[in-house]
Amino acid sequence: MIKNEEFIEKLRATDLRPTKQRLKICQILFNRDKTFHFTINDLAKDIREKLNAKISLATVYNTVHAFKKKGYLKEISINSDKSYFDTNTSIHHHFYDEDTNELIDCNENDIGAINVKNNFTDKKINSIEVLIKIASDNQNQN
Amino acid sequence: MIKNEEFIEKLRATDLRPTKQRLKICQILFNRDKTFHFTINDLAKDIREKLNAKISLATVYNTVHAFKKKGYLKEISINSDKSYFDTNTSIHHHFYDEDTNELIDCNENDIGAINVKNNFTDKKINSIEVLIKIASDNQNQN
DNA sequence: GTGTGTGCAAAAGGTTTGCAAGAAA
DNA sequence: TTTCTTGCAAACCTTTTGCACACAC
Repeated sequence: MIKNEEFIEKLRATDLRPTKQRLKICQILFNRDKTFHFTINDLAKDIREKLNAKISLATVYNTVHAFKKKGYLKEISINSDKSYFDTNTSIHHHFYDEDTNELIDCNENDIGAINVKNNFTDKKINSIEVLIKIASDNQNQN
Repeated sequence: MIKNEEFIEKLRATDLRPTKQRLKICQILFNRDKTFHFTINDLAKDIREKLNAKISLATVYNTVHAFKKKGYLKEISINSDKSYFDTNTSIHHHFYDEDTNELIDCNENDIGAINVKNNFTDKKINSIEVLIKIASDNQNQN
């Protein structure tokens, strides 16, 4: 159980005011053993159901984007349906199970190093994302 | 200049009726030297402006999805804003310029081979997509 | 007090759907 | 004539915006 005081410090350290709503979001996102993946809707639902708290969807959007900007979260591109976020901000890649819509972290045993040559003289590489789509063997892959 | 007859054959070969609308879409998508990337809106606009033809947005959506299912197109996941499609259906990866929203093909000199171990006994790998986000050196990478 | 953050509802943007009319086989 | 395709509008879903109110400092 992480105390609110720790989250308050964390937020203050990055110039985010520790409001009630942001602390609730921290409790859901960071007060757990393993990192995980979520959508905005998942998160809003968790806050309402697990914490029995009211929160506006707009606030969830605002906060998630603020957290992403501060480096607490990473956004993952899977398809254009909706945005997925990841509380694991280290460099890693993903499997996406098209049967179950489940997103699974790759570890270093699953995928070798990615070597990219940056041939753009005036640009830097911001991120390298690898998404490996998997599905049942006996299903057509439309 | 590719003749409509060729497209008619192509469509018939995959059980798609060669309708006027589908042939127009083929002209825009495949009657060119280089492969390219587009959004549904780009495509609808091109049909209207370059071919002076009317076409319903729903038809463009239908057709693009049908073409994707038949393997004429690949869909690329960049963000949740909108879907991008690629007329290059071979295995290749992409740079995405966050300054200009431009999508650029990687070639084999830009990125080494990707080695993935499939540890899922009952799943097969449908695709491996690598997206490398780049931006100006002097810009913050929110 | 000042500046931020929140909540609500409305709007926006991309995509899908239902159904009647039209075209291909 | 049967089946597939189109077009339109409405519906849908996620995300953004505007603005008044509330909260943090």
